Amino acid sequence: MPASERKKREYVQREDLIIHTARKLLLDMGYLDLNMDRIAEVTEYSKGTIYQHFSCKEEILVAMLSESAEKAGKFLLRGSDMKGKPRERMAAMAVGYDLFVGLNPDHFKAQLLVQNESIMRKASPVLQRKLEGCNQRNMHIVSGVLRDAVAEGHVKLKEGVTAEEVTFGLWTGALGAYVLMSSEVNLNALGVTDPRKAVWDNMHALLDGFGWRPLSKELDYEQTRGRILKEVFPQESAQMGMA
Amino acid sequence: MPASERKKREYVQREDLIIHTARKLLLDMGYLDLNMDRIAEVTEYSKGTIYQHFSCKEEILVAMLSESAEKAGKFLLRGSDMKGKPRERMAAMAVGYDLFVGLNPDHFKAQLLVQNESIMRKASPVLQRKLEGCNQRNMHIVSGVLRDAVAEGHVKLKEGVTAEEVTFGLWTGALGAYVLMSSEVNLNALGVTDPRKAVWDNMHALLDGFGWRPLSKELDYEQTRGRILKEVFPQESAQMGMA
DNA sequence: CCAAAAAATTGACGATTAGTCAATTTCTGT
DNA sequence: ACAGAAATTGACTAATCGTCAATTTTTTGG
Repeated sequence: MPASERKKREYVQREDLIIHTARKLLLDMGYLDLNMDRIAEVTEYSKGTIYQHFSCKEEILVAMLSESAEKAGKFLLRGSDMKGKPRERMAAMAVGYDLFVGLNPDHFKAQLLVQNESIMRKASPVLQRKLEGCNQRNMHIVSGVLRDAVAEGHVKLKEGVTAEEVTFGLWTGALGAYVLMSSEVNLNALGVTDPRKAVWDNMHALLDGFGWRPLSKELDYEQTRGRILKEVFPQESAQMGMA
Repeated sequence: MPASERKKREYVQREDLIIHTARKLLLDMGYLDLNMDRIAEVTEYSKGTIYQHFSCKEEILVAMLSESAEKAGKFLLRGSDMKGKPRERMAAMAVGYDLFVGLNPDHFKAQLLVQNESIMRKASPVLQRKLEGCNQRNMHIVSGVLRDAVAEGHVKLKEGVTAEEVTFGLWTGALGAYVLMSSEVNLNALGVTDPRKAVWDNMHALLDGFGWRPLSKELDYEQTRGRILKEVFPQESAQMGMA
């Protein structure tokens, strides 16, 4: 790595360029056609220089995913900072995540691949741990809101159930759903015409099931959703045409 | 394809051999080290013969996944055939699926990859459609039980919510969870010590949230689970050491 | 400002592996 | 037994990963 400050800045900048190029290529052509020669060509650096930054193709994927996981974290954080009851804040995080996914269609394409151990294993331990850190932080943001709800007496978890396990449920529901949406599975043929709405509905059913007040029959979460879009994510929801 | 009956049988048998070899290699060495030369070597056929059956590496993956999706369907079916209330039958399907995943650890490794459009796209339309058919059938088995519950008045879905959307929720929860479990994500570090139990708990919370009777506070589903293991999947649960 | 050393950059190269196809072997019907 | 069809083979081409010796650029010290 370069020593001088200016060099270091340029180095970081180039790293960004590589990641963003790879992201674009992944989205345009898919994993199998994403290759180092092309990345070198598009970034206008040589292959050797690319390898100065990343030890292999898969490492770029992990870096890419880390970056977008961090971005997702910002959306979650903004959701969790909303003024309101914990369950409304949870809803805001769901809306935020949904917006994040819509605005970063490459995220789940990368996630799907990086989830594969044989691909993940090729990345350096440093980047592996960085990504794990992101996931951990993001999960913590979500479980924090749940813990607030417990502390304020809005929900009482059964004996032996932890906030992390419930958060895991929220995470897996979202993960599975967005994975399916970003893949080639024909949800329409399966009778799921509006998967994003289904995710929203199912999340509320899950939270209702845990007895997290106010239950969806006690509060109109559709209205809350409108408020979240307007107050927390005005710019993003406009960008997604959800005004 | 061969004309005579015996030849045809042998052809199918060899196709199985190829799939099973690929399955084993995928599990042992991961996707990146799964290669056609190795498959040819292990099956003791030449590469050309392998390509007689499958147009590319990815096609083998899709065939592999189709096969195990069919197998999963059998577990679901057995669960849905259990004597009892629809919600117990749903629980039986969840237990069955969990057993299936435990007994077929390669399934989600393949699923993860095949979910990726760039990999899926390389397979032939025939196999693509076959897999889609499996998914459709499996989803239909699950939503069928839900429809039974609706018909018998055990649950009333809200206006605008279909059985398919709820099934989608069950599916995505399970998919996301097993994907994470079969990947390198360190769930323990995230505070999830028993993800399989979490999946079970979260499913019940979801069904409770939809108001599907009997609710988990009205019936001891732990006991139901014991009965399912004993009555529906005695052999498999013993094999998994869940007696 | 210059020269020597250090650092960064390059792309040709070796190695691996996907997929093809002409040559060979095996099978089938008469 | 034999001709022709079908199946099988593995050497070959092409693509692409990752390396590294040669080259260019930058920095340093006088």
